[in-house]
Amino acid sequence: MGLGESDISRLDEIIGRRRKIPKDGLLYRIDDTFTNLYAIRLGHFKTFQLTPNGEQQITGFQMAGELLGMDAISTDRHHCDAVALEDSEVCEIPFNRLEELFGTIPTLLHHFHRMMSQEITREQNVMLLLGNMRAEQRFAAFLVNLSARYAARGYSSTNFQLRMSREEIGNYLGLTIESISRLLSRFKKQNLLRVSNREIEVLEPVNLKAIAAGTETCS
Amino acid sequence: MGLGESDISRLDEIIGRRRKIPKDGLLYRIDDTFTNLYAIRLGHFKTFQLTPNGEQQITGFQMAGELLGMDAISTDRHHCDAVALEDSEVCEIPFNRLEELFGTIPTLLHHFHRMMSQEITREQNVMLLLGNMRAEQRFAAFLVNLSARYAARGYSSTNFQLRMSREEIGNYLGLTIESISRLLSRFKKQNLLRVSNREIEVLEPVNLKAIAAGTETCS
DNA sequence: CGCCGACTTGACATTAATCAAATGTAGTGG
DNA sequence: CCACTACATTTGATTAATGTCAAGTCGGCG
Repeated sequence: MGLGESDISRLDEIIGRRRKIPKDGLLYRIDDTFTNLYAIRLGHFKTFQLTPNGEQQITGFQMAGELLGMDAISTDRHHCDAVALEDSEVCEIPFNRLEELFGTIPTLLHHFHRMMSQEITREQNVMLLLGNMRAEQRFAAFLVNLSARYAARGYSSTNFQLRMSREEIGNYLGLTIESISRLLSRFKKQNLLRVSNREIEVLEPVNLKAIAAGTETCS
Repeated sequence: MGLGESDISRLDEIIGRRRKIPKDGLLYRIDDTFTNLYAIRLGHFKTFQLTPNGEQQITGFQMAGELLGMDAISTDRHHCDAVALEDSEVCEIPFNRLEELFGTIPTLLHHFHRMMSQEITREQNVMLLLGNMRAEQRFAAFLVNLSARYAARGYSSTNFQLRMSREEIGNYLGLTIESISRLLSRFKKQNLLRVSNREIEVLEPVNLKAIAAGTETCS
């Protein structure tokens, strides 16, 4: 990210202990006081809010390399729960020490702003998905998004494992578990995907993207 | 916001010209290069993204006192269009000069982080609304949110004018204009609201909040 | 082997969208 | 001031998409 050696080592200094979070373990919960951001080293997480009547709404799935906790800066309290989808590992980044560094490493600050801004645009894309797309398009967009993120991390864009349950996917996409299941079956029948439990193979990435874009339908 | 006099005057120095935007005027459009944040001095705006097939999805309504453009920091290009809902006025804030100030005014930096973080949580709440709520609840939540924001700015929480059309409300809430119209009629019939064109009077704020919370229904 | 939880599939119900018309409102020019 | 137009909103009838309910089936694990 364009930092010099000495900057890196100063950043390293403030990065706190690594912390292992077992599958289903809580990284933080809503209303916890905010002291750390978390960089995911390994594994996957989900973040969710609680609806007024106690159900959960998943607001994102995060993977290794992504940053957790930025929503908490505004009030010094976390605004959602973060739970590990599998055995995972994070680095704690004490936010007040990070802010001190910002004064002396402008590049670091700039990069941090980009990450927050990126989170804003990510969420805007989800709003678009939830507000505008039909079930089939939502689910295709979800798969395309996962695929692109794995590709960006050097993994296969066509073969990957879903770390979340059908229910969690449905929750995230504003659909029921039954709808997700039917969509998977439909995509499978049309030979867009090969599916085995949580193992996904994308057979027709182009068509899948077309469905996500709304250009095409998978009757 | 806890800044000293001299800090304020330094901030004032970098704040660029005021800019008037007429109703329906464009403040910025998607893919414009990013140079300024905009503080709304007067009026209201909407921001929206374009769906892959060219329709718009409104991602937010902003009012005087709020900040526009933070989504553009990540890529130096705007990720949405911003359009004035009425004759409005903004202050341009050159972002690179703002970043220079951050180095010398930590309080300002901290405040800026809070604003970005607040935008993240705002969007998470919209995701909850779109992903979890039924039409009636969405619309009640929308009204309660507007009401609270006007109250926070010293205006009446029960009497205000909608600056956006029914269609824009529907677009934002993932509903059709017909649904919004029917919901307004229903709320009117139940004496929750008095409505005259875009003029709203909230007659039963408590019940409206209960509907937004999902505790109650308005059959 | 048998249980349990996750997932799939089918039948039916409900919500909100779509289509179609009627009504209202603001603005314009006579 | 009024007629007229364009556009926004309301209302009604019908349809389509997705949710709900109810059985199943599959796969992993003790």
